[in-house]
Amino acid sequence: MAKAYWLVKSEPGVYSFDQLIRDKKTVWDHIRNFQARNNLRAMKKGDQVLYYHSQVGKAVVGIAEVAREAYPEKTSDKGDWSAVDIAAVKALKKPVTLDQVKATAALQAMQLVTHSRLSVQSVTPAEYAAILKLGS
DNA sequence: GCCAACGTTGGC
DNA sequence: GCCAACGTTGGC
Repeated sequence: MAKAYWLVKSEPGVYSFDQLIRDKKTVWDHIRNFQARNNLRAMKKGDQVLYYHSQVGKAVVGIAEVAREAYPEKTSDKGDWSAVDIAAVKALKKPVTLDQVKATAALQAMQLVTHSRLSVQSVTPAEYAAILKLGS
């Protein structure tokens, strides 16, 4: 099956891509939004994940991949939530800013633009390729 | 720091 | 099952 593409958001003050590089991989948990959770559960091992810095930077800064598919989040005291593990792949040579995304015709339909608050988004192969091109 | 957008919750 | 109120997120 072909790889799927995703985008996750994090505030760099909380957990930056640099930190992920240092850690090699991390647990992606504390997702408290149904749509985001459903996306998490759709992830397959090896899927590529764009890493976006929200609030500070507002740019796609690196690439990660799914290291472990969704499993129940043990740390949640209530509710039915999931976590995945993601591993750092590499940083983009140049961060792709939100402004650039908005200025690129091929990326107008990205959920980053249309659903800016969603913290785990799906990305089409064409969008993924366009981001990589802008970031290289 | 403010405010708009949006998802979730809870009362009816 | 609808809808108003509330909380959270994220861009500016």
